[in-house]
Amino acid sequence: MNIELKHLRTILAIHKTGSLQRATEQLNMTQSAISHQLRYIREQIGVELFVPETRPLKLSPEGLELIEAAERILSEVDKLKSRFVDLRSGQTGRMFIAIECHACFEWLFPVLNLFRDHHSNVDVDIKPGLAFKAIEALQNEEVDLVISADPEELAGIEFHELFTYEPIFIASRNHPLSKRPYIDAEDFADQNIITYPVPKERLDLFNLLLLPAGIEPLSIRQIELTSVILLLVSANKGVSVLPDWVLQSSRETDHLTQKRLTKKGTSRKLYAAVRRRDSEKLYIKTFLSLSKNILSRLST
Amino acid sequence: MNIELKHLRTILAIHKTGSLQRATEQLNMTQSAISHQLRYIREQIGVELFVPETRPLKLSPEGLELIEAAERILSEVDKLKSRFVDLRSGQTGRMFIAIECHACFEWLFPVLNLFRDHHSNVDVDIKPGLAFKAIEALQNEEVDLVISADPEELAGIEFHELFTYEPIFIASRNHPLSKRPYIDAEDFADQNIITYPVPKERLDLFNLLLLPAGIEPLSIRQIELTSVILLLVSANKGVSVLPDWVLQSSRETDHLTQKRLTKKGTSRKLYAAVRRRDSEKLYIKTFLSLSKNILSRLST
DNA sequence: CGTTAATATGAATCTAATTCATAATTCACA
DNA sequence: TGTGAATTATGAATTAGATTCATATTAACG
Repeated sequence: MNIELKHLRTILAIHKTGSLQRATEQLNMTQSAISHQLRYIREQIGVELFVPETRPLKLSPEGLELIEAAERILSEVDKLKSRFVDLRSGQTGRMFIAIECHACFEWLFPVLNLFRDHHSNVDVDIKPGLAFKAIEALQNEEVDLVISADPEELAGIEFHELFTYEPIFIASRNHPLSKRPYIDAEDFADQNIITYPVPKERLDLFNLLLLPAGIEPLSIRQIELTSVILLLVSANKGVSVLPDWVLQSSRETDHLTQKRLTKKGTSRKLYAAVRRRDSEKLYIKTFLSLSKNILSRLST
Repeated sequence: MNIELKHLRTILAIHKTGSLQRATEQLNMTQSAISHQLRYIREQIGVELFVPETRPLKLSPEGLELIEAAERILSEVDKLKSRFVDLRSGQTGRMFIAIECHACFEWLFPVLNLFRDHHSNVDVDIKPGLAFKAIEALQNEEVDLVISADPEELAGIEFHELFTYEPIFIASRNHPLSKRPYIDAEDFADQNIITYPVPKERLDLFNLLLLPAGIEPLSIRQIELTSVILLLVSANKGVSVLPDWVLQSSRETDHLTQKRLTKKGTSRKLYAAVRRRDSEKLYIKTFLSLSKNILSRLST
């Protein structure tokens, strides 16, 4: 027995209009086509749907059952369709985020709070534990957006620049280096450094200064939470380098000195990577635009 | 956007088997056909369903949603199909009954009680108020079976003989006519008759005797309930004619005499009329067979 | 890398749905 | 009842669309 949605729609139209003739308008088919189809349906289900030789066409009890089921089924299909219309237009969808940069939580949470006001229908989540394989997860569709500082050329992936920031050296007020106008690579050789628990290559300090200069610090201590890092640095347990926005938005910087790295200062850019296919989605655009402006919001 | 059940089945098969290749077995199509269809579906819904370039094929979040909806929809369609298989084979269905003959309740209820043991899935009802237009209602599919004593030649309608019965005269034991060996038409001329509230033409007494003989009784009193008729006749308020089976099965016949109509006696047949299309249905056959045997059951 | 397995694609073929033209029914109203 | 208008059914022709075949392209895995 072969039934298609087309057939259910035909039966429904015949029933609603009361005749094959009038159903032609709804279905955009000739009366003949409808008649042929009706005969086919009858053959398939083997049960008389309409009381023969009545006009307007009257449903048999079996036909009535079919109509009721057809309405249920078709409305479910319509729901499915409009769901896809929404998905396509970016009214709704999924935005799972992976972050390569640890400190990014500091500005990401405020962004997502604003985001929720615009797109309450979008399923937002932050996927931890993908820091290193984040871009791969993006290609796999395990996540939909990656915050990264290292853009690459990848098929199907786009990197959107969010903002520029400056990695800033911090130390306790009474730390010897607090007298300097700026900090150079060599200054770290005898320092205890406090950083996020990620590989060196992913830390601005090493990327920009220490690795190029071939300098190893005295020790490295890895701490998960930004506020704990600030606390330890204040307590003179070591020094650190954090993005400027962290220091701007934090209220725990009273006992710290902040210094530029190198005389000219340094800078880095943050990017959001998305699949090209998704980049036109409304909620993705909203996210990008909110992120680009978040720093000015945070500092005020 | 055009989606058909076929497409949902295809998506489901691809997902379950994990590849187009293996889906060929389930779907009985070539890999090429499936690929073409998949592309068509993608065009229609405008959303990527599978993560491209992964093997085994992995669903995108949107694809997962589609699968879930598809499973719901297809299972509903399958339910509908098996419903029709049942209907076709007569496992289930509707049996609405119209009765032209008033006394028939007496044997119909026992029949329906037995019937229910065989076909608990069949929706049984007795439609009142159709006594005169019963056959018309059968053609309209307002009812599915008519109990009638007057078979006609009608397109699409079959009359099945159920049993033969004898209309019997009853009167009080001390009624003058109780001395007679049998009763003739002329005997009714000075009698008060108690009958069911239906037109004369539908009463056996008038049909068989009085109308042909052109005899009018003294008076006619119409009573709905068989047991009340018996009571009134016992109380000598009048005489009546009832089918023999009523008198056999009733426990209220002690104060009555029963006499044949005419010397040779009379007889009538009862029929069940059904639409020809329905006559092969299992439950209709069951009903007919139970009805044919009900009289012997009642008398024992 | 090369080999194997899977998917995509274009053209050809075949199936099935639709239309066109027309016949057969039914309905309404005289 | 009969007659004309409207509706439905049917057969043949046409058309659209689905499937296959043959083959190119692309991933997967040693």
